[in-house]
Amino acid sequence: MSDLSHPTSRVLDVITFLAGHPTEEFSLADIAQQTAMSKASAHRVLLTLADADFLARHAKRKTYSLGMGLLAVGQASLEKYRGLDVARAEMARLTAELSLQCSATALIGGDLVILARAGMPQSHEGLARVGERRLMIPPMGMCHAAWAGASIVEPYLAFAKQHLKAKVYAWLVEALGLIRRRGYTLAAHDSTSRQLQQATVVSAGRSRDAARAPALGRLIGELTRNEIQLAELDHIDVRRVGQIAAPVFTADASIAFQLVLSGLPSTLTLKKLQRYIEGLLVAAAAVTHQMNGVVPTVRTEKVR
Amino acid sequence: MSDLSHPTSRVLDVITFLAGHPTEEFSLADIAQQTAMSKASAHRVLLTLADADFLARHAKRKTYSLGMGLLAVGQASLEKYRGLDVARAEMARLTAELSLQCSATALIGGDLVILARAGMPQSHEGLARVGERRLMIPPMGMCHAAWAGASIVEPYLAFAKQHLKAKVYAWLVEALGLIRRRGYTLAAHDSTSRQLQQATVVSAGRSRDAARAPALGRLIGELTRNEIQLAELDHIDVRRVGQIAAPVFTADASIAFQLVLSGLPSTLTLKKLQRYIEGLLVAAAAVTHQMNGVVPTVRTEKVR
DNA sequence: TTCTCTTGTTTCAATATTGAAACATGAATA
DNA sequence: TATTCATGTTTCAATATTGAAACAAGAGAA
Repeated sequence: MSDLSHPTSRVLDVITFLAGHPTEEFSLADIAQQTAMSKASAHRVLLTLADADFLARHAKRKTYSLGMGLLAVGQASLEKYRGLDVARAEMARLTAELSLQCSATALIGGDLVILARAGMPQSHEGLARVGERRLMIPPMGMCHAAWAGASIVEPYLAFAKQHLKAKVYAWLVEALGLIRRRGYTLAAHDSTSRQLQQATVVSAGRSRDAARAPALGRLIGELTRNEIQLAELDHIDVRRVGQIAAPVFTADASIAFQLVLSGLPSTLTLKKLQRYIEGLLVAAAAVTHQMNGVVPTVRTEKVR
Repeated sequence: MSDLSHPTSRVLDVITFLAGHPTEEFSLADIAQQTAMSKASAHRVLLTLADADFLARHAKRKTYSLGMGLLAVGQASLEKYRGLDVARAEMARLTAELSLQCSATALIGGDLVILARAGMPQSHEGLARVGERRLMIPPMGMCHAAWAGASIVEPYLAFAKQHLKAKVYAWLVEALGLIRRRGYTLAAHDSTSRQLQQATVVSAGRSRDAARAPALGRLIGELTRNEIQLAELDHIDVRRVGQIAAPVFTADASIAFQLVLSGLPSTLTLKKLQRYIEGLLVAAAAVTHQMNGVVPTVRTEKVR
């Protein structure tokens, strides 16, 4: 249960919390509460982080926000994960060309985290802030679930089974194979999935799903087949398509992140959709290639 | 002396060390040594960092490297420090246009850290890796020293006074005013400064300058006037110019980072140099503007 | 293969960190 | 201005973390 370092975790909690709100400043009290530490401990930890410029401390207001130290670490990380720069370029190209939204999402510490986004802020509330964390539960993260290992998929499915209607759950399981086969995700974005996307934003370091669990469970139970996944192109109503996602792979053939196209117009035609999908897949392939990534061979299906 | 959290510092040491070598992997033993922790502690800290995906742990080799968690934090930081994206674009433009090298360097936790670079890898050894940390001592960091507050400048000057020849030190002090007045840095890059640039790379978390201090002191003593700073354009031999740097400012009129142009050809003419300077200053101004930065009013000079 | 040596992992006494509560400070309100 | 309240900072007993050393597990050499 615990060969992990609690003091270390709390440092990461602080960083993670602030990274989830990159443009905001927080007081000691805020951060202490959000990360479930005592004011005294938070104080010392925050001073230490600020001392190293990992956080910026506003001398007057005594508020904390992301510091240049973390910026520097992030830029250094780009040297290792060069693909993300390429992805950002591809995303910019795609969204400019198609006037859609695109985001890159990775599975980090069990949560879905927005690594990058491109495209107009879109009419309704800025849906995806970079740094935002969402719970890895249906209907989010299907693209990750489809290509991730058992350690990811099993809890994902277990949770889904507990809350989804039996038929919808069965479809989810089947959909994972479908996604692997066709190489991308296709889902409707209706009322329930819309609400879920809002409701699953991870705010704190620890408090997490404790209080919201019941409401979440109810919402998930209302998910429809189409929100989980849409079937083959020639079997669906094209106008229902809400988002498309395609995976980017690392050198060890595991999924690095997904590229998600959203904000599809309700005037969508099959032809346009096919063009969007093609564009997304090309972009994802380009990024995978740039990362020396390897597309995994499709695992043996139950469909013999 | 210590209202700081030691456990927190060590976490940052680990991250900082790995960020200094973004593309490499290190064993537990390596990291334990570099950060001066016991294997037992390093073990727990590293497992915790890896558990949160802040580090990537190679399951077989049991090596650690930067993880996607830090990548995500870094991307989130870009939301706050938007200027860096602009800087990267400007740097790319500048270097493509002028076929030089350009890097962006910030003062972080007392060290000079490379945030970004652009331009050809240049003939000799890749001089500036993103993530690399250098000691903030002459002749490096003049641009930061010129615009930083007393808490930065005083130790900088104190150190310089201790090692520099008296005349060179006097020139350094004078140069800070000159730099503020003309708005940019101009320095020769000769034998000594070249060696110093190599020698001041911060490798570890703690070991730092302990062993190398005497050698460093000797080198610094050999610095020449021109390596510290070159005087007004019409008073110098243009071909001696080794690098130019200009500051980018934040909203509170403090320096955020500097843009450094280097790799100037020895065939440099005054006209070309003026064009380079102009280009660099325009880029820096553009970045400052994009960050809502404010150029500080030049402080009262001793020259009345 | 066997041996040697390095590295990763676990243990447990010694010790440094932690958090409740008291205190200090300053902002907002009356 | 005086008062209230929330926030940041410090203190010190209680406690969780730490690191030396022992152990386990491999990699490489003989």
